[in-house]
Amino acid sequence: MIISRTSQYAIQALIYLATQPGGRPVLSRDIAHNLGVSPPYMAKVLQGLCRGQLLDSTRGRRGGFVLRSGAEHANLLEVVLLTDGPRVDRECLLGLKACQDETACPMHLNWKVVKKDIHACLGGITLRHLAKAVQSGQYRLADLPQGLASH
Amino acid sequence: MIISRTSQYAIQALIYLATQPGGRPVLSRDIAHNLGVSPPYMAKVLQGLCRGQLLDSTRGRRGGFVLRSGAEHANLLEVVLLTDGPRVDRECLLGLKACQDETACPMHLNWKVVKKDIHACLGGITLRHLAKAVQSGQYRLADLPQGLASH
DNA sequence: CCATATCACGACTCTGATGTCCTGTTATGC
DNA sequence: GCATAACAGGACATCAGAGTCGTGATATGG
Repeated sequence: MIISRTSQYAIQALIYLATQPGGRPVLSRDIAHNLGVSPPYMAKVLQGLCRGQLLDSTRGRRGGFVLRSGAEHANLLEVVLLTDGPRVDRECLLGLKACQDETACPMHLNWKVVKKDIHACLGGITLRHLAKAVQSGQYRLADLPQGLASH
Repeated sequence: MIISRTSQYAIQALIYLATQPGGRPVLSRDIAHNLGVSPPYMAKVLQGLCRGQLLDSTRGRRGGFVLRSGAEHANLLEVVLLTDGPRVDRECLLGLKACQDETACPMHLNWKVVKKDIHACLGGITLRHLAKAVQSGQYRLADLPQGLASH
């Protein structure tokens, strides 16, 4: 896994919110349900996104979560850096703690190229792009619920 | 982490063995010591590599591990597939279980390109290449032992 | 101002990967 | 053959990430 489960849920939730009409908050439990994630865990992930300034939350009746204005232009790298920290960028393929250009593992140069590709891939795509893709109907944000063929 | 710790240790051990003069077996504990890995865990990793046909082991006095003949031409993808299974290839960035071309997540096409790059990177480099690199003295196979500055 | 609906947050549990240990098997050399 | 040196392999321990729960805070609507 290149990114943590928490990051995956975070990205899914953000895309989902980006597909919703702005203005009215969406319930944590509705997001969880739509994505097939356990409600308590989704709640925790959403809290993290609020702390990271990507979401706004309102409590009480008619409360819930909305994308902050401007957050739809955040790219995936920003989201992953927020939830997983700088791991994605730094990590050495062989696990060396000190794998820099001067003190490199034998895969360093090759792996550096791949990391750049990953960086570009994540950094070049915004929540808005992904929301549009989902809205086109050609892509899925979550696995289908099981039991589809069961009746 | 794109590959497991076990895979990282496996690759390190294989490269290390590829740098050793063939013929005489190398002790599990010597490999562990040279790479800064705990001896029992390294022993377990080496056993896996024997089962996977990459190493030969001999027991008893003057026993230890040697690279099987031909194994130096194994590439990193083969090693990772052996120790981690097909995870690296398949995995969806967003964690969907069924993310194929027809039932794709919105990152599928972009991520497919990155996976191809990773595949090429791992598949294009053999243990021999890496052993040569280490033998050149320009690269490290393990972190320096701590306490270097302590006396 | 009270009941209710919702998020906030810390504490707890669970699980799989990592790491350790012990006993058994096999080879060597005297 | 017996003592010793090494791997084999399963059982056990530890830890971090994933997931759950309960209590508190806050907003709404009557």
